[in-house]
Amino acid sequence: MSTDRTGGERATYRHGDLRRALLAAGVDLARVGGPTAVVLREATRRAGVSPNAAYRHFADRAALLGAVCDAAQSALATAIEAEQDALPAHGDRVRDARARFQAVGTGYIRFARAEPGLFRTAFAVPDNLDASGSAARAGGTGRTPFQLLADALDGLVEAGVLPATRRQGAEFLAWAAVHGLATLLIDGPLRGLDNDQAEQLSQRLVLMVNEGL
Amino acid sequence: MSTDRTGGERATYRHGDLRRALLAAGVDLARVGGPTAVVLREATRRAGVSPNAAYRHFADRAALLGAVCDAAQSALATAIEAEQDALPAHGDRVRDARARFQAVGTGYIRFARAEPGLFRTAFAVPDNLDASGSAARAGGTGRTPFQLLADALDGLVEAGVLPATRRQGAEFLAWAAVHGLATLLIDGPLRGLDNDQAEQLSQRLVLMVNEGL
DNA sequence: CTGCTCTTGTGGACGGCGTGAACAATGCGT
DNA sequence: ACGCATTGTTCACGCCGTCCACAAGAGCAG
Repeated sequence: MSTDRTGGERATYRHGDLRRALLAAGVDLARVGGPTAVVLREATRRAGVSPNAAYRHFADRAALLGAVCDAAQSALATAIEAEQDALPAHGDRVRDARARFQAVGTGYIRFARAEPGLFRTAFAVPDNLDASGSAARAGGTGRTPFQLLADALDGLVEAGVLPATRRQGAEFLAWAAVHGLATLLIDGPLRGLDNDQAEQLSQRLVLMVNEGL
Repeated sequence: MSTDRTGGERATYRHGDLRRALLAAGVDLARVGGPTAVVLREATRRAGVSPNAAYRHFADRAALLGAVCDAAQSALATAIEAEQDALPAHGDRVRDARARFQAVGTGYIRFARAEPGLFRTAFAVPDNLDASGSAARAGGTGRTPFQLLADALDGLVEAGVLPATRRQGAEFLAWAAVHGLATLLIDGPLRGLDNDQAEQLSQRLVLMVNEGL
């Protein structure tokens, strides 16, 4: 243990794990204030280091924000996985496939409401299809939110619920609906709905998607 | 005409219509760079005025951004109205109601792709249900985007397409889906889709909503 | 152990931002 | 014509991201 820290003061000249510390600080900032709150100088302050030290580990503020964004996506993936893991897994195949699919949506929306700052940050950096599958954004099972959704849709096809002809592009329709509701609930006019109303609306939305895909 | 402006220099001490000038500058900035680009100092620069002059017309940057946001919402409403006006209006009632409903969605998404900066700005300020109906956000017919959607849904009910029992809350489901797809298309993984693909996906989404509501 | 070099953190500086306070020019009502 | 409320200016502050030159330590070669 070379980074002997007593009281918050740093004994060694080197920090030891500054990159991780900055990232952690960034995530904390994002949690509280969303993407705009991840401020380089504040992150360094929390790490007990001078502002410019950050530039040894991140090219600029955007790079730090990007790393925080990946972490947020990863947290989202973990939340979805947890939702799926909590499912009683012994019904018939059709029922199970549907449940796993729904769990993606409800996990997504619950995460958005539970961690709005992190959720907003997860989508603060314009991404492309490659980034949507980046390992840095994965949860415990190594799958990103996007991939978890794709898996669930594949499950629907295998169970015969979703015609294979409609499978292509279905992730975008489902994603759009769920993501849209999430943003309406945290930043839009639906902010301030209580938990029951939000849950009910999410339920309805997921059913709508299931019905209309 | 007391504000005699020759060449860009201001002849009179007073500007004449600074508020409008700042708002116009703000809208321009938003159009190009989205909400974060509407910078108070830059707006005053474009209006040919010192930075603090803005504070005579807007409480702070947030107030200016709010005004720009309202303008953007208004532009969105106008785009939707234009989409609806372009509809051939002589089919049967069911067909017409469906078409008017679809036009809301396609107008919404087309606007998002045509004016991404403005679109992002339109939703940059967390709003509530009151703000969604504010007159400042209305288009030519005096209706906000949200109200246009509600009208279209009412039309579906009247035409017997949508059961009245499912009418309540339907605007949020439809809005969520359309808004979600719009954001996916301009900031998300679907950025870079060409026009045909985007149109096709929008079409599918609106059908999905129609089907599943 | 000595000394060199690469890495990582520091200090100072610059320009840009939002914003507050004091001041000045102006146009309007009396 | 005068006084006053309005509107624009100037100066100043603290915050931000970022560049540059420098220093402190770590690790390796001899």
